[in-house]
Amino acid sequence: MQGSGNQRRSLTLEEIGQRAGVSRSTVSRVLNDHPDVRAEVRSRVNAVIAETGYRPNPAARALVSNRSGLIGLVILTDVDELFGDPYFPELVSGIQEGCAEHDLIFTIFPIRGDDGRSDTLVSQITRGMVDGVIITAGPHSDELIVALRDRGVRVVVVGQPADERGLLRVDVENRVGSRGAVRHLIDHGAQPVGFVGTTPEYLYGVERLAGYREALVEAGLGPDDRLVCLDLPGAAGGYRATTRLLEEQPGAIFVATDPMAVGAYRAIADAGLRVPDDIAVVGFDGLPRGPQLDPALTTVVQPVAAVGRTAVGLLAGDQDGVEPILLPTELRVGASCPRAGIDSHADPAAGGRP
Amino acid sequence: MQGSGNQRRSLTLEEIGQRAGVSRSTVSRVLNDHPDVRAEVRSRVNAVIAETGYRPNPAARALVSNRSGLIGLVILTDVDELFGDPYFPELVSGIQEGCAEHDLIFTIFPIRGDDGRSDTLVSQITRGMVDGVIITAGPHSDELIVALRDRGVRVVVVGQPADERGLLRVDVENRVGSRGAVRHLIDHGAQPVGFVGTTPEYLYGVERLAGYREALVEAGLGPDDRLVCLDLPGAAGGYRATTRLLEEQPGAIFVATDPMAVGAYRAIADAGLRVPDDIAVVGFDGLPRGPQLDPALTTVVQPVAAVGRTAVGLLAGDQDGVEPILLPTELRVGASCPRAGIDSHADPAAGGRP
DNA sequence: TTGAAAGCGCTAACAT
DNA sequence: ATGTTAGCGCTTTCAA
Repeated sequence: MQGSGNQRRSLTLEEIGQRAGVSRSTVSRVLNDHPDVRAEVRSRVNAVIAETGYRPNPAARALVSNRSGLIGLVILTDVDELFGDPYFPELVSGIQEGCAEHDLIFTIFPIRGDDGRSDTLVSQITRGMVDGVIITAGPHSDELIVALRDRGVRVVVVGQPADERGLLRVDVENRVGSRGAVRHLIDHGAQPVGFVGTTPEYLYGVERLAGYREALVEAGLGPDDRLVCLDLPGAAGGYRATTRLLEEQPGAIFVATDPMAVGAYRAIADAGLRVPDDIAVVGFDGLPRGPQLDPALTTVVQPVAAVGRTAVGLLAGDQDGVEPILLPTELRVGASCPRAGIDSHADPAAGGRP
Repeated sequence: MQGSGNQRRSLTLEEIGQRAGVSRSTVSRVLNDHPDVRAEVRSRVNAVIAETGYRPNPAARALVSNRSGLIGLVILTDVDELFGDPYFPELVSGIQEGCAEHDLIFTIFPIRGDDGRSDTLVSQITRGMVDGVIITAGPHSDELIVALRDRGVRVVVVGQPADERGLLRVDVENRVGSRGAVRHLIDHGAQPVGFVGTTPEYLYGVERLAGYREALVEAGLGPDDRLVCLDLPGAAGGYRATTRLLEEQPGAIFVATDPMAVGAYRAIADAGLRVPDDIAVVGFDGLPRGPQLDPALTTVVQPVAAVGRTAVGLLAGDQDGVEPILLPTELRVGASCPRAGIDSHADPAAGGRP
């Protein structure tokens, strides 16, 4: 009747020590991989721990060490957005991997945007309950972020500026990525190159627009604001913005998000035009669970999972470098804007559908 | 320079007591709404708390009281499933509401199925770190559930049997709901009524099949196993199962999940048949973010958000009744199987598309 | 009604 | 290399 059966009252370090014939300090050392323990004693203690199924009390641990081993992802968007956006599963996967690497426990705090208690609660739970949090963009985040930081919680922001707030930040190279994409469109040859993107409350939208402008300037093509059409992210916004843009008769369009590219495709088709022959299109996102377009969209792939992993690394490490970490994107070439000179015009011999 | 500015070192009860001119015990009483505090003292203490922005240390609280105020949703399915299934956003919303009502903090533990550490970690964190957990179905859940229960964590299972494991359980009336649905199909008149459902590793699949059988027996129609076609949940499985079922020439089909109904619609169309004229269809789920079908699917609406809310209530209360709570479903009548006698045949005068 | 004191289970000096 | 001791910040008897 011994072993790992169901004991309701939990064991304590002291009791483990008694059974192993050592003091509670020694057991604590074994538990925390402290070097100064004789191998024989260590294995004896480990045997007792295994036999009893003992687990240290996390609350006691957190109290004395101020570390809980918990990493939180605070999601301030509402449930619909959370489950609808293909961004989150990627981020969550990455964080999971990072937590596994660093032996941390991963937990998501889904805070309702309209939940007045959110900042109170989060600041409460994070006082010693969570070692670090990753916060994704959200309208109400500012106050919360500042509150957490002031309480000494390590905070990594994702998808939003770190400002001078002294926050850690991980994100992707939005500007560089979109500059490369637009360069690709320019090399493709069709002119002029228009921009369909989001209104400026989205940081990534601003950055991607900046990259677009840089590429034009580099190519000696002065940016023309009539070629920039902004709307809400998502297919509907993409449709509207593209419809407006088409009046300027662009030869190519850089669309700041893949969902918007869905709308762009629709608008282009509705205008009686074809991708890529009449208009070349390049998107941005390249998420595994993102939209699948036909013809396959050339897009800037952003490494969202890597962002998650990196964010955890930042939280786990104790480096205090406040420099944002921006991960590089990669252009994935599809049929919507083939590589210039190689397959820029569909090969008639290749035939239609397989 | 006073007030709620950013102090790195957190205040303690003792310090609050000093500033308010009382002992730490009194402050603790105020914090916990203990009645035996003079109103004047109470408000003085509260003033100091508000002024300083003091928050009790949750770890210390958890250590001494064995309660953390955290409710966890343990999700054992992998990320793809989590974000793909319209079930989860509903459940999450409901739990959020429940936690708000009971002043609990809601956190999701996304455990990777292949993560060997899962049971170790979860049992670790839940020792005092989490007051109660809600666990959704999953292949590896058994071991974990038992481990948690043995450590005295309150566990509510959702979407899986409580067995004799002494677990709390909240779910929907799968059996009763599907019995009603099949009754509705029988009343509709088309014969025979087939069943498209999931293979029996899904509890809800088993229960919905049982309800189907009950309805047939009640109606004096012996159940015929050739009319029962099982496959994986999801549209593809629904398509396969329905295709097989169509060989038996059913006049009506009860499909155990709405996603399978998507496949059923497709199979019926591929067979050159129409819904509802040739075959009436009733589904099960009715989730807000579930598939939208045309003609609109008559389906059994399961109150998933209410399940989440109820689960939290069970965790928050200290009732130890182990009886499962099964919430009633509701039939939502659409065009795929109209109410008998009222609009069972499409009105030709109603015209085609608008 | 309030304060003093004990102790939750653990870690980390400090001894030895 | 190991044991002893002193807290971490809180709740909760027990006295007053």
